[in-house]
Amino acid sequence: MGKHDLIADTLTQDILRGQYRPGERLPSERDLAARFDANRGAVREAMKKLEHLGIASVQPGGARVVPLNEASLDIIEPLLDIGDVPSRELMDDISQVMNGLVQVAVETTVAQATEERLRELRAMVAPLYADDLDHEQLTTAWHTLLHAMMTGSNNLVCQLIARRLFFSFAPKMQPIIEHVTVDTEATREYARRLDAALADRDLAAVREVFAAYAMLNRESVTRAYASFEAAQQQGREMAQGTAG
Amino acid sequence: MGKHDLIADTLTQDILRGQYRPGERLPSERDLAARFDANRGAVREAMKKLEHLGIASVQPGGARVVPLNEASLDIIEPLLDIGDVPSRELMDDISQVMNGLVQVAVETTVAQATEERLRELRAMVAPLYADDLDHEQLTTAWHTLLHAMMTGSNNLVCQLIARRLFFSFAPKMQPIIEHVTVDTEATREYARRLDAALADRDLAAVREVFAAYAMLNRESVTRAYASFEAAQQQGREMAQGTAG
DNA sequence: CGACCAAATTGGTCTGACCATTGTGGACGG
DNA sequence: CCGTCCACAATGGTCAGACCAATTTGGTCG
Repeated sequence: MGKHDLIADTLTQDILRGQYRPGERLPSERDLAARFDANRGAVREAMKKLEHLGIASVQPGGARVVPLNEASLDIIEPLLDIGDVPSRELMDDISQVMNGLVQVAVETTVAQATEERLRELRAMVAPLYADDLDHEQLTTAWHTLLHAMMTGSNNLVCQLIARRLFFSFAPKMQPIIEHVTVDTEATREYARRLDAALADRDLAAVREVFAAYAMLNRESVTRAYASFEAAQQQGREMAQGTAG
Repeated sequence: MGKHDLIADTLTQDILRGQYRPGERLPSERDLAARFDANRGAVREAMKKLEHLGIASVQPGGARVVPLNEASLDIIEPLLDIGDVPSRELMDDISQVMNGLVQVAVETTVAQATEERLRELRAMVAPLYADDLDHEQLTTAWHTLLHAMMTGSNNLVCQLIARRLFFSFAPKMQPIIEHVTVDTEATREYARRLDAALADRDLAAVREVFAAYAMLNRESVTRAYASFEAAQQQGREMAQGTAG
């Protein structure tokens, strides 16, 4: 990892943690170079990254911190890195937006799909209400279906955002995912309803199923968070017991 | 404008116009520096920008073009710059995503709003069904309402995307906007329905109104595009007549 | 007290060099 | 003749130092 990455990450975390208020001036490039024992060029590259993340505005005279609500979407990734585990609220925000984007994609996909394409989609739904799938297989099957809906929509903006969000938050969810318990019965029920809705090309019903699935997902993630925090708390108590 | 901006914009347009295929190698930094009669540092900054836009992957050994569907959301802005006027399809994609985000924001805003906040929102709707507003005032009133819905949702992701998209495409729509004709009567009707829906805290009705408004908007933009293209065609013919 | 000016500070750019990694072509051995 | 391997060339990555232009800052003068 280059030195500029280290500098950029450090400053990003400093800003996101609120150590600099919006509008406040950051230290000069030369000062930062001295502090990080780096070349000024490295600091400069780091500042460029802050600028593209939309959290700093660098001009002759000094670089200033920009309010978070003017940042780029790419700020989400470092924002998820704060704390041991991604913030519950941010996760919820992402989930809701993802759900909204799925709704957008589903609308045009189902509306534009040829009969053959519709059959293909139903073929992707079929395994979802099979009996011999475990949680992981169910999840990946849903993901491929969602991916098909996204690409089928031909909505570039939708795809770009969804992809970015997914690859930002999916990896960081690992510690939470291990605590997720899936209601396979409900999932299968939704899959059956989705198949029927696709067969009828019933747009409203399709959207309803995806909304319901998103809700189900949200609930399971909520439980997973609770479970994770409980396990973490238990871990701390055991560590205390060992220490004392 | 710095030299690196020129280089970055040129290369970005080249890539987006398809002059380099995904996976293909870009010229080396030294070659580009010679071609643009610039310092290698300038070229380097430009390459950094391409990388953050997600359209190039630069590694030791050479920089390669990345498929468009892996790009950052920020690619939308240069993408809108292709052609005399933003692409109709891209505009539609953006509109649909914006509508989806509004739906997401409206849901949580209305659900979480206190009674007082609800009154404030209705107060923002009130001018929309007044009689003495022209088109521009109507549009800005809608914008402030949408903005209030966005901020009221407290969904950071939603706000970031919406803001980014809005400030990317709004300025470039200027030539089209001049051809927009608004159905003020329908707008007022929607505003009245929205007020009633807010009064009842009827979430489904509120969403319906915003969806209907988005549809209305889409239609008016479609008409505006047709009008713009007709005017452009006429302009070309007159120029030919002058030349011939 | 305010306006104005000069010096210091800051970011912006350029030059030139060296290093680590990668790509490439030729030599070698099968 | 073909595949393997290795050395060399090319490329991006980093660094150092210098100078320029714009901004900031502080003092000075009216």
